Amino acid sequence: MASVTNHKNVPDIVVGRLPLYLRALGAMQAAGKQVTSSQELADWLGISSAQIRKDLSHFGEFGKQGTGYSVVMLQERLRHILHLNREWPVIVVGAGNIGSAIARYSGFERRGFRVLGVFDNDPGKIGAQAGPFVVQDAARMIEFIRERDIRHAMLAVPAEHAQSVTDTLVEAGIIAILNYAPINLIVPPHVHVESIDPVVHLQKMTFYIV
Amino acid sequence: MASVTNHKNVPDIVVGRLPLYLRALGAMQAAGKQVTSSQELADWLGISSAQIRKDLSHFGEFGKQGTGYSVVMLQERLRHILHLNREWPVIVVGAGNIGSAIARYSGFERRGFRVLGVFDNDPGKIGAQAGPFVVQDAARMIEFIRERDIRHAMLAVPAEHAQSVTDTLVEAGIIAILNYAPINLIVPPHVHVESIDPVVHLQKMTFYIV
DNA sequence: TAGATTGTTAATCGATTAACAATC
DNA sequence: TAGATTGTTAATCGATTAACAATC
Repeated sequence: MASVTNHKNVPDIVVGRLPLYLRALGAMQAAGKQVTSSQELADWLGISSAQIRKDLSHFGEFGKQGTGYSVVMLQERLRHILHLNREWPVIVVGAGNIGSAIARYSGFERRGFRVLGVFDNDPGKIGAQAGPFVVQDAARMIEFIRERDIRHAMLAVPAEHAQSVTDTLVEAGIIAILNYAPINLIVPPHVHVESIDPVVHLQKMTFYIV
Repeated sequence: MASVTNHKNVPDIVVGRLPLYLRALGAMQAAGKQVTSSQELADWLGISSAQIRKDLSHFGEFGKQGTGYSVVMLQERLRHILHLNREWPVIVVGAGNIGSAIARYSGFERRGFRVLGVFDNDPGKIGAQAGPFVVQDAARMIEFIRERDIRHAMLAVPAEHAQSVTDTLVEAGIIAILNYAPINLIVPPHVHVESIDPVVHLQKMTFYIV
């Protein structure tokens, strides 16, 4: 039996599915379900039950033969595996359309993250309101990150500034960047980047449209 | 030599990389590059050159031995493969934080899409401005979609309404949905769904953070 | 020509699935 | 107990990579 803390050899593609399992379990809990099975989860997510059992087996044994998984318990275990058994502070960089929308979005807290501040370098935006936040001067960003030991940033600046802002974030100690700019960021090996580009998704789907 | 129109057997994972190639080529063109190679593209994207050549080989021969690829020409070919050699109309459903931000975003046109309208069913939002659009009553959505033969929708409604709105969109003829709601949509087999959930990305990265 | 780079093949690598003993 | 479902193994499937002849 693998220890829950034995994370060395878990394929990245497996890690990427764990948040989806967690999300599905949350929906099941909201629907009043107490117990589920790999088959039910699989139907919910549109994947195979074998894949779910195999994925979970990287981290331990969480189910009961003949019964399945406790919805609450499996969530707890997944949160622990993903280090979500605490709240992580995040900053938003860029107070344009997307940055402001993120700042106003209230769905982070419930899932492990808390936005602590919003930054921009545009004097026309500094001091303005972005949801519950007053937009701060990006010049104070490094200090802010270091003082609070922040590791996560959501980057929503124009593409032409994204790389230089990234360099600043990395210098300040950020090691997880959710990138909304439509470019490939270059970062040191210890820094993680995930990118969101809606147009890439639209273009992919358009391939299949006559 | 495979025909450019022979798309039957292309793995989905390959299709998903084509928009990234297109995006990188656009950046190269903006940087004044006329010619590139699989190696240069690979460095740019952080993948292997063999993978790029293999991916492209599904659609034809676009390069020249000893020289590489014309940046402009390869973009043209990729746009054609992805059916982006025309402009696709899109609607935005939901005029909350995210929907409004999408409506104000000006980056779609340049990459093959044009937002034609924004819809909501909240009387408090109908008639309001969302970027250059006046928010329309969702009750008129089906008619709007059918009249204009729209195939793409960006869905930014609260999670609890996402499935029923999806059913309506599909009924109206939408076959490509970019889903911003944090749930798994159930759609008929002919409908494509791509989902964007920032929290899922943050959670995945958090696995790797001590 | 000599050097560079493609397109393609075959080998490797890794992920998914099917099947089933274990067991609740 | 009988039925259901797990965790795991081995087989299958598919994707990536290395290597190189072709050729610009």
